[in-house]
Amino acid sequence: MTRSMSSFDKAMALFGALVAQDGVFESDAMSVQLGVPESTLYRHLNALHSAGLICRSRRGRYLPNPVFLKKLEGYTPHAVLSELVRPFLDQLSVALETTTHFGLLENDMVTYLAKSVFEGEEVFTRENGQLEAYCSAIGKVLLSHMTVDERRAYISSGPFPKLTDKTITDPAAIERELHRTRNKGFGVDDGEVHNALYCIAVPVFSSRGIVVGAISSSSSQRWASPKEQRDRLIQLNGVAQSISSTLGAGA
Amino acid sequence: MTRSMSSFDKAMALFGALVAQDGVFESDAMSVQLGVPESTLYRHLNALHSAGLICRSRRGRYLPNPVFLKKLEGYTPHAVLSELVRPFLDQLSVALETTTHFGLLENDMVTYLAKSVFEGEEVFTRENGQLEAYCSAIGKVLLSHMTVDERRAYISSGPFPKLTDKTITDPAAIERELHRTRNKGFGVDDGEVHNALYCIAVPVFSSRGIVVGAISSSSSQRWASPKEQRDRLIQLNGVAQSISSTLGAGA
DNA sequence: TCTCCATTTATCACATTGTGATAGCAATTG
DNA sequence: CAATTGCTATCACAATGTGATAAATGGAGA
Repeated sequence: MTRSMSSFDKAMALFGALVAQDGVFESDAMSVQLGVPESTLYRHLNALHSAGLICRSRRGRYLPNPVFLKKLEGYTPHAVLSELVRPFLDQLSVALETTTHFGLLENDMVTYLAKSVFEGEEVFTRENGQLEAYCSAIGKVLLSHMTVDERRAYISSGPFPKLTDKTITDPAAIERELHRTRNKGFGVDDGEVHNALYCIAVPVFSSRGIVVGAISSSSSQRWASPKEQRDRLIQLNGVAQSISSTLGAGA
Repeated sequence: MTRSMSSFDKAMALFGALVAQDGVFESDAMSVQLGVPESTLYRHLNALHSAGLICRSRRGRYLPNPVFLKKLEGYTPHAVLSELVRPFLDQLSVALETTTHFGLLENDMVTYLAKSVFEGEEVFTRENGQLEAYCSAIGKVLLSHMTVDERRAYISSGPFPKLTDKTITDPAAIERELHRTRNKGFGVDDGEVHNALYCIAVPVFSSRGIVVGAISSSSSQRWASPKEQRDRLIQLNGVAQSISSTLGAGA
């Protein structure tokens, strides 16, 4: 099923590597990094140039073409992501009979990009609103996928307000909770943000395993049984998978 | 000399058309617009998808991949343009023995993205600073390449302050001056912004004829002879051409 | 539910490109 | 000036893109 790689994909891989390295192109290093012979790399470089994706600045330095960048000015990752994710959330909220969210981490807070309400159920979140990360289900998932350093920085950035009786506020306890979240593969908010709000969340990965965000199922009442929770998780993960695949391979 | 078009170029042309139309893809219309058969378009569409450039939202709607957009977040057209243009300005300021600028239009003002000073010559402009467009050489060039509607809107957006004795402030006179500028192909500021500032400017086009910005030669004294001015224009146009070609074909 | 229409995938023989090893040129650095 | 690295040119061969055609899918409306 693995469709053969078009020349396109390889050249775009080079483009990705270039922008990630601030435009610096070292032929031999890149050659091993991408597994492509140098002569081919230069051909790709020229293809990217003549396609208007990159410009040559100094010798050995290639920058994204400003004319190309201008074309994309109207598109923000936020706006596009929320549009892409919305139909999946709608489908999920019908299937689970709960309100669903998609959110991502921004400045240590969770930003909710999209929300799909289940039949007039009242959930106080707002699209494009933010919530604390350490106590929300989506936040826990996203924090649990940070690098060690990032997480350490977050943990030591407290204090962590006690939003409800159940909120975990002790830094060490939060760290343990994040470890648990990472190991389980999903995050739980058991009334830790609000007395009448119970959520579970799972991560959404890009095809290369980078965490793009997380989706959650929120309800004003606790889930009835472990079995019900398990069922929700399966459906959540299925939709997360679907979102991953609409994001495509080159990410 | 026209190198044969790689599959890359055609697919990127499709990408450009897509983002320009807010993601809407109509196979038959696009087919005639781009001169590519439908079956090939769909193949390109899939190539763009698997390369991580686009995602499918609804049926017939394709959006830039948010993961891809995020990779480009660190690059602004301004920053890239000024880096690309700088070496050309330096070369030009040595050749012409004047200070040189690169600027573009933004909210009806000229923004100076890059400046190359000639041997300590004092010119009061600042990089990333702005100046009025109607009286500066770069501004006149850029205004003269606006569409009819844009220019009309600009002309009626006055008043236009009289910065020096020579500043043209009458809307009708400005319009005539812009016409002249467009016809000559270069703009002149004969002490109209500042008593001791004389500039000429020419446009920088992208390969598809879109005006990306303009470059100018500024001096604190008027040019000596028509011949000298003609010489400067030739060099300015040569450099403008060079910038165009580093911007590449796909723009 | 069924029909209709535009979108989208699948398949084919054929033409065009991409590939990568090698050699050589060009430009920067010391 | 030599030496290093960036970059281009060329080749025979393999792989991919091409476009006409046909068929399948999905969504909107009767």
